[in-house]
Amino acid sequence: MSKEQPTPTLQDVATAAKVSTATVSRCLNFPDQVKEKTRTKVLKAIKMLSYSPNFGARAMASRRTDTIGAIIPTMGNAIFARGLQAFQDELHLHGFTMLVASTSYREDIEEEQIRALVGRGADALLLIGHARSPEVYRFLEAQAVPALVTWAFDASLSRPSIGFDNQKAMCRMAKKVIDLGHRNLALVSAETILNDRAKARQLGIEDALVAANLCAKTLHIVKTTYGIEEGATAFEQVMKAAPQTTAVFCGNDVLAVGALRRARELGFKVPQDVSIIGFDDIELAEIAYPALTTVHVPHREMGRRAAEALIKLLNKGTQIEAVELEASLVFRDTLAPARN
Amino acid sequence: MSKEQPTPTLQDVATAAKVSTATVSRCLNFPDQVKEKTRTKVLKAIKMLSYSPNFGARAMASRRTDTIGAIIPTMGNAIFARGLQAFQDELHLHGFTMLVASTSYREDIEEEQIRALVGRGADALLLIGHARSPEVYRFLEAQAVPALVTWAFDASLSRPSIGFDNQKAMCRMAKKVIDLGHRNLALVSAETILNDRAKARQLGIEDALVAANLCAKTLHIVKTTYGIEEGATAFEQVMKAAPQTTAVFCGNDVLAVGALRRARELGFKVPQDVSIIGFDDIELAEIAYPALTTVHVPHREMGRRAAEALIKLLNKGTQIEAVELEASLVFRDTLAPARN
DNA sequence: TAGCCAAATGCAAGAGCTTACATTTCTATT
DNA sequence: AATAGAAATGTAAGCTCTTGCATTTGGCTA
Repeated sequence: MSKEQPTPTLQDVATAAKVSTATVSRCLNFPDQVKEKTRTKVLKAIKMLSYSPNFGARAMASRRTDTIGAIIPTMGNAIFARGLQAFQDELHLHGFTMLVASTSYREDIEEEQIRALVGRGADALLLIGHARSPEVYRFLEAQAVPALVTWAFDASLSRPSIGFDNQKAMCRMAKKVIDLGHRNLALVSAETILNDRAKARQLGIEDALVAANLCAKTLHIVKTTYGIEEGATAFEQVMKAAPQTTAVFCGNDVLAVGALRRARELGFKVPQDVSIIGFDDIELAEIAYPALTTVHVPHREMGRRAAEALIKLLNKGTQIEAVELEASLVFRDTLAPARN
Repeated sequence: MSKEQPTPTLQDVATAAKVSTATVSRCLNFPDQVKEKTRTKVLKAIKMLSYSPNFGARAMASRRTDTIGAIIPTMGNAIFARGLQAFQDELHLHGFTMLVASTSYREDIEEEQIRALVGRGADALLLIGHARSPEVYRFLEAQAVPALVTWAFDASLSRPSIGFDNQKAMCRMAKKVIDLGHRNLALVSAETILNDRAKARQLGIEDALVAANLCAKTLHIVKTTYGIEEGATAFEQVMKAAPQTTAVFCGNDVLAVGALRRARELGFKVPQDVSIIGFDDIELAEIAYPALTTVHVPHREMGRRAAEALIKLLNKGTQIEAVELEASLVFRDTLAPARN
């Protein structure tokens, strides 16, 4: 570090503008409370000293940080990256800043990150999915930090969420698949213990089976982690363990693309021999060959709405209203009637 | 001291543990400076009160926030999302938190965001690319906020950067393409005025042309914005304006995938009729059909290294050392010898 | 047991801003 | 011209934590 020139403070500005610190502060925070002439004078002093307020001091004195924390599994996954981008755009529009942390889908890390962001002074938190220990919710309540759940919607919970019903959406898709004559279904899914969205998607398929008077247990499930290669391997496992399978659901598009590739490599014709269904509708789905049939999730919309709700809550105390968004089915080229 | 205090303070903990606030503070920040017995006592009090330090106060008193800001064009682009994820993982490992802002590739927004993050108390900043007004660099210097440039590398600048040489990488690729007999080259690029990476990539191709005794001006350039559809449209423009083109470079994989699709739609055989070359090597490149020949960029590595360097600087004052990473060429199926 | 030194702890002065309340300055009315 | 009441500005008390320096403690040595 070179010469330590002290950064100018509010006091310096006040002195330079020949007013009190209170006036400078008001000039910054409530401009219309100070007379035009004074304001001009103060602004000039600020510019001259290239003053910029000290965040810590402001946070301490005003007891808020205008910062909202977002805790997501990973930005490596396009669906979160996009939702987050929309979230941050909206926050920025209203003068808020986003603090980001990621959990790699690990519950212990999530808990740590929640504490960290609260400790950092986040005024509110954006969380993905409902599933977490009650203790965490208690902590947030104790710290009076509001948290909003997205990427999921569950009307049965008192906690408000902004998202869509994963179970219902997947159920709709599964019904279509069953209507096309498929009876031997499989699912390549992420681990469902810590991921309520994945769990809900599984339940959705099972619901559809039951609704069609089939046994939910006939759904052949393979669990794996996120990644194209992982999806490919899982597909291979499915076809080895349950060769009669004619439709493979995948928990997300990335897994589906992997499955698709391996199917081709193993000589399966998609969709003639086997149908493959994704979830999320990211770019990959459209680009894949054949183009992927999938469930379209309104990621950006979720991010934007979540930001809106949180800002309203923070600025005006408006309670968050749960919003159920619609996930739509996108039929492309990887789904066809079952071969007999 | 009053009993109706909503959130416990350091003082409360001190009282409960019958020590001074200084001891509690040290217990939190320099645990080995306090005796085992005392520490246990304090920790117990902290737990009992479920105390958590006030960020603002700490920031003000210690004059640092352990927060690093990252300003990227957009998280919607996988390459930044990934680099950022790696960056944040590394930060987290060392107790730092990441503040994110995005610019949508707009210079004015970037400047605003830089000021915002500095105002928020970011101890340091991660920036993408070198190109920005000297005023911004002056501001950062005045505020004594170190900034590290990534996604680019330029040994000729005094400012250290951690990244790769876009120009050199693209030049290497272009040489290969020229070696394969291509003489009529085109480039679909992002706007180069505010994007020094895009500019460098263009220069790289021109370098290769010159090195092969061809005229740099023969490179047919079409500028467009980010997006698959945009790439498709640009490709069409290229082939309309310069039908003799046999190799189309794209500034990134997303544009390339769009070009690829439109090529197919227009009846061009890739790579027999026309070769298409991407840049970045994101998942899309591998999944595209035919699989995309592209330049692999070590995004994660950049993010990780950048975090490392910044942390060292902040924690130990170690000056940042410029690091040039290697971008490698990935030959897949969209590049073939030129047809005659 | 006295004396010394390092380790452990305490004291209290800030760090820079907001804001309730007090004071001054205007504006408008009579 | 006097004055109530509003508008603008000033005063100063926090907000919670860190840290330089002062003081106490405790283990050793002589």
